[in-house]
Amino acid sequence: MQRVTLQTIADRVGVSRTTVSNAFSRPDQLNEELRRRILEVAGELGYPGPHPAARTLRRGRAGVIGVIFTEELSYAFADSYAVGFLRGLAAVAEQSGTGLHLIGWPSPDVAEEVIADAVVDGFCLFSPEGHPLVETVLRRRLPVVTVDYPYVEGVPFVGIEDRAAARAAAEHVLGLGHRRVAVLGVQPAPGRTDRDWLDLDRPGDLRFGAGRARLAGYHDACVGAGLEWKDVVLDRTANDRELARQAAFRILDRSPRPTAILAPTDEVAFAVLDVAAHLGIEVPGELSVVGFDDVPAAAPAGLTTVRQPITEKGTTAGRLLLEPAREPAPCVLMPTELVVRRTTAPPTDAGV
Amino acid sequence: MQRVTLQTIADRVGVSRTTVSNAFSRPDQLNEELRRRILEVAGELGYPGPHPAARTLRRGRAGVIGVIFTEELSYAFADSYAVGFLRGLAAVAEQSGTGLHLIGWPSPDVAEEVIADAVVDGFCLFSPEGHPLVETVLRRRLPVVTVDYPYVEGVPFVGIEDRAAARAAAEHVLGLGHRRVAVLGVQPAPGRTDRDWLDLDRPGDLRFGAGRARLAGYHDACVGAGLEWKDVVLDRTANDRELARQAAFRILDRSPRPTAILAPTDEVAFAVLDVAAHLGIEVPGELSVVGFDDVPAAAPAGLTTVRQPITEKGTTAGRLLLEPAREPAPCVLMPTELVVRRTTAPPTDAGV
DNA sequence: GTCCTCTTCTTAATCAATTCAGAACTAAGG
DNA sequence: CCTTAGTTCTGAATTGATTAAGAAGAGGAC
Repeated sequence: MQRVTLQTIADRVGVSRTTVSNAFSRPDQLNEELRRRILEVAGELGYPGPHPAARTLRRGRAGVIGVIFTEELSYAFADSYAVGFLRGLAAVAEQSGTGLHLIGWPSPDVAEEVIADAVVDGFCLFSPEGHPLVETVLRRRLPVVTVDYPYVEGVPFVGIEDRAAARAAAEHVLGLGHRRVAVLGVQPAPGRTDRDWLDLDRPGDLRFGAGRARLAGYHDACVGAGLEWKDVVLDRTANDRELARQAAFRILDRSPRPTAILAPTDEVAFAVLDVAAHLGIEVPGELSVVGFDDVPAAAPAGLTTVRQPITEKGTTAGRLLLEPAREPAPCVLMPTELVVRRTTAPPTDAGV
Repeated sequence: MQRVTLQTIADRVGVSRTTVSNAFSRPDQLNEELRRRILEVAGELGYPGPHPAARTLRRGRAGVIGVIFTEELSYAFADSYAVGFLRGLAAVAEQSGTGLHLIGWPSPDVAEEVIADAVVDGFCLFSPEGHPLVETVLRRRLPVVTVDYPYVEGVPFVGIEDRAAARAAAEHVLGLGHRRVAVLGVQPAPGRTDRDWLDLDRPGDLRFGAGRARLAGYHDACVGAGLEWKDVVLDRTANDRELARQAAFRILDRSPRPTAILAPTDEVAFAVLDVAAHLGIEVPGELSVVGFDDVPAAAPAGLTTVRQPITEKGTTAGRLLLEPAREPAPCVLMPTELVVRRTTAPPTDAGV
């Protein structure tokens, strides 16, 4: 059986292809009676409607934006921060009838192909740790907005001042009197490890991702408070509950034990709280913990953390993408705020 | 400036359009040296690569599947159950380089248009409460799998036995000795309310959504345990934390207060726990609570609930969609299991 | 020299629509 | 009766690629 197209229907009804097209897309362009007959025949023949790819090709608009992650999609959906961002993005996209095409990161070459083949009107690059495929994305010559990292000259950007925000978090803890402080860095996803990543000789700036920038902020605060950076306990983990647990265990197993831990994300902070509970360490009595992000689960858990406007980041990114491009490319830095809850307190063991 | 297409490059290099196409899509079909020259010229001209819509049109394959929700996307991302499902679906989709096109439900007509215009190879209908646009989706004549509801003859299906699972949950509570039981029904999203929805004369079967089916299961257990259904406290809510809180408050405000509440989703159960804590009602001392789904937050909260394999539902749906269609259309009912944790106990107030 | 095969490239058809300019017809105004 | 405007429909060009079939030339075997 031949495929049913506009032409099939046109032949059957005895009108031109154009008229059938109009019956579907521009009802005002033809007689109501004829239109009814056309739609009726279309129904009889089981016509699936105008072919979306053909339509997109001719119209030059897909009605979809691509959202590109640095991780596997399945991983992104497990991350409250990513999901919260999507929530905001989806909200504005939906209002204009725009769909979301989610693109994950199973492997570099698959991702490259998927990006090249995506039928979209623009891309949102969501990557807390920088994105290796920026080149591939820019080559498509579509509107792009990057979120968090990397900042690319001339490309609209949405992010926060990670370094300053992290510094504020650390200063809060140091201000409470803590001196035995541990810092957890979140490193790029497995397989993309940068060996020099923890080397702070290079300042953590926009190019190195949120993990590095926050680390640099902790560094600023510690040095500012008169601590030697080398005396600060330093460990790294990925933004994964299980790996973070292992790192937390390494830190809490030390002697003397740190009295405060600065976690680069709430997810990592939750892992620290887990392990502390498991080891019978009282929070905040024996241990202060600070997170970062203020994901929805942070408030019920009483976690002291840095709030960033997660959903608003999504709505802002969506607007930058859907609204006509502005010159120069906007670079939006959203506000952050330290939220003090019940996981931080002055150290009880006041000595060094 | 004219748009750069394959033809532009072909003219510039002095070869045919076909050869340029091959340079991008089938490197083995032409001389390596010529290919390098073509790609070089493409780079100079800023060619964005073969046009995805044109490619899709000709090839007849998009490499994307559409996932259709019954709610706004922004709402779906707030729902752990939906996100868990997506996680599973994304996992199998990614393996075959397939993208996900997420389609929400801002309004009926927008959704209809988006479905008609989606450049996809198939649809996954994710709808715990039935889906009003099944017709629109089927009209596209693409592979479809429905998840949870509705079950459509001849269309692959993934779901659970809601009614039986809910019955098991209720029997657990009744078995503990509870007699003053309250039941919460989750109703379709606002604006799609069915007035007769709570009328149990019509059995809650596959056509009426998970909310109805679970309600029917609670009903079965109560009647089976010798309770009069009219003595069971019945209220309804949506699957939304705030609305569920209001419903919980209505129930817990009654006198005599129920000693057990059966919640149709974990989200609703959390709201009940919240309100109970707020009112100083001890769980499980004064009140037993059972949820449904076993979302990730259920275990840390100690919530007794019905576990359904959320992520596995996603992977199963993905496979049914991506693998060649089977005859007859598979209808997969996944196993459920009652998980007893710390929110259920025998009633202390043993009287009626 | 002829035949055959390989590699490399081209020609022309095809995918399924949208859109612009214009034709045919009707009705109203002068 | 002629002009003008409005409605309804058609023809042809256009969107940007892929693909099957075939042509041209080189090289090897006999």
